Amino acid sequence: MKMGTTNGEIAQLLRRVAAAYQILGENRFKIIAYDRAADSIEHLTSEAKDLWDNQKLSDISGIGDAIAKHLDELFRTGSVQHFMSVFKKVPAAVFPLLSVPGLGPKKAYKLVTELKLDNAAHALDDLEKAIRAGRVAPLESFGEKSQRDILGAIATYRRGLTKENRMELLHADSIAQEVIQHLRKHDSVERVDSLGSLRRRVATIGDVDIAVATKKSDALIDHFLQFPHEKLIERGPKGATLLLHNGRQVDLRVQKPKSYGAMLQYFTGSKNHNIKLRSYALQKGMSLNEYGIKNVKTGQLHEFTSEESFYRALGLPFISPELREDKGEIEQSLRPCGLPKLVELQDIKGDMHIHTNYQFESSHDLGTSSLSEHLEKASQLGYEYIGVSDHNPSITNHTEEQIVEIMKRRKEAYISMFKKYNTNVHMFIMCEVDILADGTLALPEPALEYVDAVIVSVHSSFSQGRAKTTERLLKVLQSHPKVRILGHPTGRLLMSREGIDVDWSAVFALCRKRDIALEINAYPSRLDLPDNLVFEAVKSGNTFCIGTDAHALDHMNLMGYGVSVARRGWTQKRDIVNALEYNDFKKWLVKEDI
DNA sequence: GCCGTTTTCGGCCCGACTGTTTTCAGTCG
Repeated sequence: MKMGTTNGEIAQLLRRVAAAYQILGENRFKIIAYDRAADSIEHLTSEAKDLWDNQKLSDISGIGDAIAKHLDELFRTGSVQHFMSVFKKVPAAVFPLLSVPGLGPKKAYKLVTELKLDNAAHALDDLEKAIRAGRVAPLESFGEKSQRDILGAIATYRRGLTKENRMELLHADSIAQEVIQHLRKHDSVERVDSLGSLRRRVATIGDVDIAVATKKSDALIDHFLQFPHEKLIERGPKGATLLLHNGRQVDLRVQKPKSYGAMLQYFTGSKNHNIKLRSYALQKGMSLNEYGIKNVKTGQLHEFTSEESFYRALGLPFISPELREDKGEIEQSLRPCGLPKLVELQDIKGDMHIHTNYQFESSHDLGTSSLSEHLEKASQLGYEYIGVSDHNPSITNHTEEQIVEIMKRRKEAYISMFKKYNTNVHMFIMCEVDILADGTLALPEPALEYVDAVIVSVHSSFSQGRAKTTERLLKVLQSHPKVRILGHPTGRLLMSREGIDVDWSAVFALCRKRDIALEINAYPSRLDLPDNLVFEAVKSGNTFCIGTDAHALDHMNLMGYGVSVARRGWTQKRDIVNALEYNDFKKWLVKEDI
């Protein structure tokens, strides 16, 4: 059997091994080890295959000699003998059932054997038929309720509404805002926060988790259940879970104000951060749970109103939620130099990626708002400068001379519009130029005279293969001194398009050498450079320009999404070029002497 | 199977919720 080698595929493979081991009654710590390895791979800062290329596989936390050896075999041969032999001991129909919410290895195995489901390809259909025939309820440890629930869970899965079907951070934010507004109407609410991946500002979100500090838990949960919903999934004294009409799940967690800090910490995760934190605490004789910190010897529980005091009690500084991914943040916080002081939204002095509605025959979409509107907005946001970064003129419909002429007129038009508008905000005339398939700029050299600098971006030929794409990027980055920013470097669109396959270390090295900034595109369906690559690039000394890629006025409000990505990549203010004040930024941007 | 600021052996994060159960197993986060 050929096995996939993307991080997602490897994670699924390891989870299947864990599931098989669980059915086979293996040592439970071995099962946990495989699950943890799967988690690690899934949240990796780069492709596991790249690490393998560089013999760095066992650097991954949770991957030891044994699993590293299996993965080595996977990358070399496309399969793993040992895993195959484990899978053979378990009926194949078990695995598709694991995707159904509420079905784990044990239940899936029981269903498959008792119902004699012998075909993996239509195991779900067979199970559904068995349920409709009432054959599940009589099984030991199942019942009428379970039977109904499994049927519902299969439907949920079929509608694509499982946690595997994630949503953009922006979407999750808007759901969270509605729920939070509703919750605040209850008088007993003392604090409300988002939890989980939403609070850590992960690019895509499974379900929305909300925390409330209140002294009236029951009444508050009742109030939460008034929020319009499709189905109540569960309710207990600590919280409740609703399935909304849009198919999204919202978890509420309530806690008394005096131990709210511990709860916030506990449910913000990530899971691997918490596991590492608890191991660290255990060494100091402390056991952590959602209520506080327990002294292992005396059993005495200390409660915390805030996360800051919670971390302090462990002898640690506050660790920002964006950093809690077990990428070495706990270890780093213990070193003398400590954690980086992360960039903040208010550090941003300008937005360099704005498309206005200036009319010309462009290669891609124009913006919908005017220069003056964008300047007004920039002023409101406290910016010192903006860059107008329309796409280059269409190259198929114009001659070179025409393009030069368009760019000349465009510059004159912008300057004239700018002069009419009285503002303290400075303007740079930029252009977002396509990187053509052969690595040349989609703007003839004479036209570059009419811009201060350009952002170069890939908008076509996304799958040329690694070698060719790398060559393409390296070529364009050296093509002209006015190439200053590499726009949305991977070209990914969340949940719809994979980014380009490139040797990033080579690209990062060249950008550093030529002092070219990597864009962190804040547009919520891009968030590109992705946080994991930002993390890598920071280590190799690169700088970044956070831009909203605004095609409408409101998009300028999305800068915070880019800042979150930057923070998740451990960047500081000094790493962000558009955190420079105007004069310094201008010196950085407008360079002719490379 | 993984891992180390007491350890290369002997531990391994912790609890809630649910359904089917009279004390717990499975699943989830």
